[in-house]
Order: sequence, then C-alpha cells, then structure tokens
Amino acid sequence: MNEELNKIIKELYGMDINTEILKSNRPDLCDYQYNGTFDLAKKLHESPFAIGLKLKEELEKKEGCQKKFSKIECVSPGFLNFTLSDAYINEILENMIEKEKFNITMPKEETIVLDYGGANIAKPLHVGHLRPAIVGESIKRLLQYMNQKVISDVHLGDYGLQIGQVIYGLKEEGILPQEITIEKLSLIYPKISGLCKENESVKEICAKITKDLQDGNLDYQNYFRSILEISKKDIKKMYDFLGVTFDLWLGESDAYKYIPSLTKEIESLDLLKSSEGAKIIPVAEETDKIEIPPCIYQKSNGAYLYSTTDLATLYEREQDYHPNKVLYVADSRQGLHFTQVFRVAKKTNSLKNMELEFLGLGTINGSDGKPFKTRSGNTPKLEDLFLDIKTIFLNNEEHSIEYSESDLNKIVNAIIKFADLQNNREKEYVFDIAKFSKTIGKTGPYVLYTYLRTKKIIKNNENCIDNLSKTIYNVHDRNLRLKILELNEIMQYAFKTRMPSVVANYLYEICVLVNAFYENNHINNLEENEKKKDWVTLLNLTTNIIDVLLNILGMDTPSIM
RNA sequence: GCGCCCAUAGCUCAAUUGGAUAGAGCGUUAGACUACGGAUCUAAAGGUUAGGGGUUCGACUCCCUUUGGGCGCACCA
Repeated sequence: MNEELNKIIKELYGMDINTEILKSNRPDLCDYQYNGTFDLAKKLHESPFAIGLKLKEELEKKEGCQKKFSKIECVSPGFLNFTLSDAYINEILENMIEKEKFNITMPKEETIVLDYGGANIAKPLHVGHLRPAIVGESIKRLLQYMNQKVISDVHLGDYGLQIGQVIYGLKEEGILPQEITIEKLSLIYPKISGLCKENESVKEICAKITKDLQDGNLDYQNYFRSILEISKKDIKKMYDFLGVTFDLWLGESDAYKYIPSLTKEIESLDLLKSSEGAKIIPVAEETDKIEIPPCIYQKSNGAYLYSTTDLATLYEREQDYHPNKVLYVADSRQGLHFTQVFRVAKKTNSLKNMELEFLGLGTINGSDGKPFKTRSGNTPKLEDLFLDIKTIFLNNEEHSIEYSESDLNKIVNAIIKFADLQNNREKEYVFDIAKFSKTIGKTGPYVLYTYLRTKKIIKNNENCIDNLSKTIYNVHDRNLRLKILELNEIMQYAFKTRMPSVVANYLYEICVLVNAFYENNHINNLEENEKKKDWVTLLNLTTNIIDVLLNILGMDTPSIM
C-alpha cells in the first residue's frame, strides 16, 4: 500500500514521497493509519483533510482496493484510516504460511563481525557479564535470521594491565602457574587492583610486568597461559549454561602480532604524535562540538593499551574475514573509547572501509540504583544466581512436576533472559533478584507456558492443518491475526535498531493475544469443520512464529512445565 | 570545570523514532473453571510524562532552562 500511495501522490502532486502507513494505536477506529497528509498540506498549502479525501478517492479507484479494505476513511483533521478486510488479512497470513521465513523482507546479505565486548579474564564472573552475553547472543541470532553472515568473537580482555596485576599478586603469594585456580584469581584481582589505587610503586611494578609480558618474558608468559586457560574454562561454563556460543575465542593477546604492521601504516600516514612520552593519535575534528581527547596508542613505558589492541584486532579481522561491518556490544560507558578507535580506523587505508557500530548497553545498577560494583572478596557469583532462581521456581510450583535437569535449566534460562531482554538495551538497568525470580506476568515462564499449551492443541489436531478460509470468527481471533501481520515490520525495526527488546515485547504481545484466544475459543469442543481447521492452522502459524522469536532471544522450550 | 545519558502509575518498565484517548507486568480491589493445563483469563482503581518556557496542525519524543540522579573526560579495560 505504501507503494500504491507513493504512486498516487506522484501522479496527483508530482512529488516523490516515501509514505509510511503505520499500525494504528486506535483499534476502535482502524487497523492502520496514514498521517502524511499533514506534511503534504504544508507543502501544498491545502488542508490535510482535503488531501486525505482526494487520496482516499484515488485509492478506491485502484483495482483490488475494495477487496483489501472493508473501510477507508478520512477523518478530521486529516488522518487516513484503513480497516483491512477479513479476506485480505487471511491472504497475507496464507502468504506467511507458504513462503520461506514467513515472507519477511530480507536485507542485503553482509558479513558482520560481532564482538560481545569480551570478558576480562582477570576478573571473576559476576552479573556484569550477564547482560553483554545475553544481549549479544540475541543480536547475533537476530542478524543471522535476517540472512546476515555473522562471525561472533568473544574477544577476551586478556593482555592489559589487569594481567600484570594478577601476575604480581600471584607471585607475591608464591603461587606457581600450575597452582592457579579460579577461586584464587577471584580473590587476587580485586585485592591488587585496590592496592594499585593506593600505592603508586605497586602500580608501576604491575605496569612493568605487563610491558614485559607483552615483550615476551617467558616466566610471565607461563603465568599468562595458565590464567587464560583457567579463566576461559570458567567463562565457558557460564556461556554454555546460557546457550551463548562464539565462532571465535580470540582476545587482545591474539591481536598482538598485527601491531607492527598496523604501526607501520599509521606511521606512514604520519598519524602518531609524541606527548608526555606517550604516543598518541589526535582524533579531534573541526566540526566537533565537544573536545574528543586523542587516542593513546602506546604508553610512555612502551606498553600497548586497549585502544591499540582494538585497532590491531580490526586489522586482524579485515585480513581474515573482510567484514562489511564490525559491531561491538559493550557497556555505554565505553562510548568515548570506541569513538576514538573508530576515528583512527577511518584515517587508515586498510580499516576505513569497514562500517563500525557501537551498540551500548545501559549501566547495570544494584537495587540501590547505583552502578553495580564488585566488592572485593564478596562478589555475587552467577552460579549462585542460577541456583537461587532454580530454588525459587521450584518452590513456586504447586503441582510438583518432576522436572528433568535439562528442562529446569531451560526454564531458569528463560526467566533470566526474558527479564533482561524485554528492557531497552541502551537504558540503565536495575539488577534485581526479585525481578529475575518472577514466574507470573510478563516473564519467560509465561511465554514458554503459552507456547506449550498451544503446541499441545496442534499436536492433538494435526490433521486439521490446512489452508485458511476467508473467514475470521470473532474479536479474539481477529486481534491475534492482526498481531501476526506485524511480524515483518517488527523484524525490520529490530534489525535496523539491533534491539532484541523489540522482538521480546512483540513476542509477549502475541502471547497475551494467544491466551485470550485460548480462553475464549475452545477448539477441542468443535466439530471437525472449517472453523476448527482455520483455528488450528492459525495457531500452528502462531506457534511457528513464537518458536522463531524464542530462538532469536536464545530461549529454549522445555518439554513440560 | 567541559560534555554525554537519564527522570513516565506505589514499584519495575513500554510507547513502532513527531501522530489520535501515554500502554504492560507486579502490587491493590472485584470477578471467571462439571471446557483443550489456573504459571491462565475478564474487569476496576492508579498519570499535570520531574518543574517552567518554546517550536509544531499535533510533543513523553525536538530546542532552551531549572532541579535531581548516573556516567565519561591522556597513558585502566
């Protein structure tokens, strides 16, 4: 219809306009609405109402229009309201059933490297790791579903000052590389990190260790490899539980071998400047309204930093994968860092062609509303969180079903992920155990439950799945069908904005309507007639869609709840 | 100091990027099972969108301003 309207406006007024017919938020008036009449009115110096009337008139002349709409109305002050005919709704649904991937419009295929904003191997796992993992995984699946070639990289933070600090701490306590455990690591990092803030000379020693490690000191290398191995195992355990997978398990240390070539190019372009003993790359631009500080490329003691390894990593990615885009999922507070890195990349020849996107995540706050901080030695472990939720869920359960471990894990996963993903990723986020423990209302279990109960109906009536007739039987039925029609638009929007919350909220809305349908339309009581056939077919389409959306959110369905 | 982000129902969050009457969940109140699984459904109450000004036919959304909170600003990641 957008195209149809475009054409009409072109014919009538000779204007090229990209019209957008929107889903109406006044279901009492219409299904879809168009409000471009107001813009046209301004340009044409005519009343929007008159323009609306004219458009309506032209639209109604078009072939098939009478069939598609039961009503087109122009209402004051100039809205154009469309009500779809039942036959047309079913025609679109039928298309969704028959075509691949529900006939969703697919964007151009591109190769995208997705960087989940890697875990720091010196730090113990805490709730701060939860969000990038869950959101990143969901974005990955969303992009993949939309025909993108995605390469996901965990990009571990494994070669910076934090490693020097941990090695210092381990040596101080006389712990040998082979004696390192995750427990010991989780105690040492906060301790030394705190110490460095108070004691300048300790900080310098740690910086020196880091520098020597980067230069290949064998003793430190041994420590590093052991820390990496132990930490990776622990990180992997959590990702496995969450169903988060990566194509690449690379980190900062892997990018090191690209630093010389990168440096060579940067030097040849005369980008490097000396400042207070360090090497920096100015990235300020004339059009800046605010001052963007330069990117620090090499410390005065010769060690490299986060920015350097990020640039080297880009170099590595360009060489190995030639991606069209590189996306970073990381805490919003890193925004400035990525601005600097992206600007340097744009100045080079080898990196400038990749499109770079920073997808910021809101700060994770404690229940006091302040940013979540790891307190030394008292870090809430993710494993404990999972256990807590499991316990709470089992205590809520009245029917005392015997859950398999696998089903239970899927439910716990769904609880955590849906609680997280329904929130806008860019906004601050209160980490609240009470919120994560809810199993009624707008929650993962609600969605899973909806899926299972409709799935059962389909299973009992599989022989009824057929083509849809032209009929819609009641308001619950119609509401559900209209919601299903929104799928394409929702997927476009979620893809464009890289926002899993769009998918999550749409999924929830479908579930609400499915449950209303379920309560009011009892399929099993029906004779095997056309109505039953239509409803089973509709529910089958709906559960297939729910299935796909659940998958994008990374939620697996249990066999029983 | 400079700058960025945020403030929506008692609480936690939405609002298709400027559209019509700002929506959900929790909690509260009142209802619904001799029907496909009640982790459900049907309702009600709850709002000066932090305050003030401006732009616009139209503002939670854009601009200015005040207040309150968070964050970032050269060798951490």
